[in-house]
Parts: sequence; C-alpha cells; structure tokens
Amino acid sequence: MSTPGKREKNRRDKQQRITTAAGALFASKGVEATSTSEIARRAGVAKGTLFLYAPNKIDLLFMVMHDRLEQTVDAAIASAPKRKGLNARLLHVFKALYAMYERSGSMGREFVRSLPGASGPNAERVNALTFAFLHRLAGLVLEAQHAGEVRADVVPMEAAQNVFALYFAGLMAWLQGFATIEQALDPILSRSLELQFRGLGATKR
Amino acid sequence: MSTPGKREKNRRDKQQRITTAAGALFASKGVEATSTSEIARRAGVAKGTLFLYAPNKIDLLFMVMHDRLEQTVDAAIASAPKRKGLNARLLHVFKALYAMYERSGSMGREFVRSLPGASGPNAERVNALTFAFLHRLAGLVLEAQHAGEVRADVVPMEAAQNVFALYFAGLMAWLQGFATIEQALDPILSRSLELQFRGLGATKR
DNA sequence: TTCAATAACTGACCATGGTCATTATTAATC
DNA sequence: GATTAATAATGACCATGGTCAGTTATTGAA
Repeated sequence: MSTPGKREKNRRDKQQRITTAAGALFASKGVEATSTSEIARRAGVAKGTLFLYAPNKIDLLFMVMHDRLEQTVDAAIASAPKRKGLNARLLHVFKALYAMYERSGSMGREFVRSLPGASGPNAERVNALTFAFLHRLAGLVLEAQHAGEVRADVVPMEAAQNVFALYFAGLMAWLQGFATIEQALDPILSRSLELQFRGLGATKR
Repeated sequence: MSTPGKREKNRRDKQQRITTAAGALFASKGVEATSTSEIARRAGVAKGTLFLYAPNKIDLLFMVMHDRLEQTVDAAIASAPKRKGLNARLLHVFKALYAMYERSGSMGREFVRSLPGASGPNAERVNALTFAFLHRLAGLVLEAQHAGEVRADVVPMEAAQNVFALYFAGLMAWLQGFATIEQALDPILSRSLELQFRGLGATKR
C-alpha cells in the first residue's frame, strides 16, 4: 500500500490550492494586476508559502500554464489530420496553440512575453515540455519524409527547430500588436511555413 | 540660425546624462542589480525625472540599447561581403549582432529577454529599428534574387521575416543557456539558414 | 508515549519601482 | 521689466515582490 505521508499530502494539497488561486486571479485580472498577497489569501496560505512553491511571481504563472500547454499539445497532436500534407498538420497543431493563448487572454500574453530566459523550477518544466514538443514536430517531419514529401537528407529535428522558430515569430507578431491571433496563423505563419517548405534557393539543373 | 531654446537644450542634456548613467550602471552591475535611485543619483537628477524620459526601468534599457543596435546594424550591413552568397552575408550581419549582445553582457541578455511585447517610447524606437532591419535583410534577398541565387517567385520581405525568426531563435537558444553565442551562430543559425535556403520539400520531377 | 530532529509554514519587514501634489524654470504677453 | 501661462523637475510617499528569523507540524527513534 502506498503511504503518501502527511507531509507529501499537505504539499500536494497546497500546491493545488495555490495553482488554482493563481490561475483564477491571473485569468480574471491579469498577471500584473494580481498581487501575491491576493493569491496567498485566496489559496488560504501565508505569503511566504507561495515562494516555497515558486521562487517568484512569474514562476507561478509558469506553474499555471504548464498544464494548459501540455493538454493543448497532446490534444492537437492526437487530432492532427493524418491524410494531409506536412504543412497542414503543422498548421493544425499551431492553430490549437494559438487558440489556447487567445483563450488565456492577458495571461497568455504575459506568459509568452516571459518565455525567453525564464528560470525557476516551473520554467524548467515548461522548457522540458517545449523540448518534447520539438520531438513531436520532428516526428511529423519524419512521417512526411517516409511519405516522400520531405527530402531524405533533411534532419527532422533541425526542421522541427526551424518550424518552431517560425511559430514563435507568429506569436511575437501577435504580442507586438502587429497582427491578431488569426492573422498570426493565417497569413503570417502559413506563408512562413510554405516558404520554409519550398526553400529560397533557385533550383539547380 | 537655429534657436534650440533653453528647454530643448536642457532636455537633451538630461536625456544624455540619464542614458549615460543608466548605460554605465547596467553594463557594470546588470539591470536587476541597478536601482532607479542609483541611476538618478548618478545622472544628477531626481528619481521622478527618470520617469519623464522613460515610463519604466526597462524602457531605460531600451533607450541605452537603441544606439548600440543601430550602430551595429549599420556597420554590419556596410561591411557585408559583396562577393559571397546570401547565407554568408546574412551570417556576417548576424554575427555582428550576436557579438554586440555578447559584449553587452548581462545587459544584452536582459534586453533580448525583454524584447517580446515591450512597450514605451524607446521600445517603439527599437521596434522601428527592427522594422528597418527587416527591410535591409529584404534588400540582401533581392540582390541575391537578381544574381539568380534566389528563386524569382520569393517575396523578399517574407524571406527576410523567416530569416529573422531563425536569428531570433538562435538568440533564444543562447538566452536559455542551450548554447554559447558562438554555437548560436555556428552550428545553430548557420544550419537553420541552410535549411531555409534549401527547403524541406522533395524536388518534384 | 516522549522527545529530538527535521521540514514546512508564517507574517512582519525591507528594498525598490513607480506616482503625483508641489515647487521651480522657461516661454509668452503686455 | 513685470505678470501670467505652460512646462519641467522634485522627492516624500505608496504598493508590491520577495526575505527570513521565529514558530508550528511531522517524522522516526528510544
């Protein structure tokens, strides 16, 4: 029989309460406008306790977003259209992610904004998730390669990195207000992917 | 004869002093460790005055970095090797930028970290600079197109956007500690560009 | 059950980014 | 030059993110 122990049980419980409280407040008022004391109060915990679970406020946000991110990626990869080309599948996946960020409102924006260079345990977890995501993208590339759609000398993981870079650029265009999330997906990312697929170089003959 | 006016003269002078003070402190101690009071003291100005020139601390950083960025880009574009291919020229330019960030130390890191979603007048100026940079990249693409190196149906500005996305991804790899700045340039960015140039798609026949 | 060792929690406290009513300076008008 | 209007500068002040010495809860051994 597993003996979770009171320590462990309490820890899980608090973690849960904190995540829930932070998530609700971030979603309703935005990250900036939510004070850490407020989160603590709502979670029924002292302020100092928050910082035992996350070293700073942003890491609390990463704690909240990790699950949404994981869930979204899982669902999107699972539901990717099997019978279409690589770009269509990629767009399907990225569309789901963009939609998730849009649903998350200002919390999503703040999260993307904080992604570069973030540190802390929950930022690490998100990094790991991103790395796994890259591997999944590489998997899609590999399938396309087997189908003869992608050149045989392409290294799937490298292709995945390029594709991810384009995806992130779309997010940035959205963040900066240069595009709505729909535009980030449709003219911007779709054309970028197309260009990555076709390449710039003139065909040698 | 121009009449700068005392107002304008004072304004310029203060702006200069603040930029210098902030730059020196950011460079020597890092952005986090530099307090706004400290900057104000060093600039010989009241704390409140800082916030007449930049709405927040990060915008002060953008104020400082704008000039370095502009200078670096100008020099790099001007010295790009005329007789080499597109990728070599792009790498030349990006190398200069990476080197500038490295020279700027933790200030450079903090700047890149804060790029996504930044707001404020100096962030705007940096945005404008980035936009101009994209146009310059598009110019390089256009030249390559005229030389028959790049396919005629490629839209230069779109190519520039893709290339910029790859450049930024290299920066992020550096920020996250996945690579040194040298590695960000050489294996990472150079291979990304190569892949963008060649494309993923199998050649139809 | 008792007791010491360890881990978890608490909230008063601190430093800092940013504000704004007040004061000082420059420009405009007569 | 005197007076008024407009703009710029100031620094005491505030709210907040984050810390840490002191307290409480849990565990394991005797």
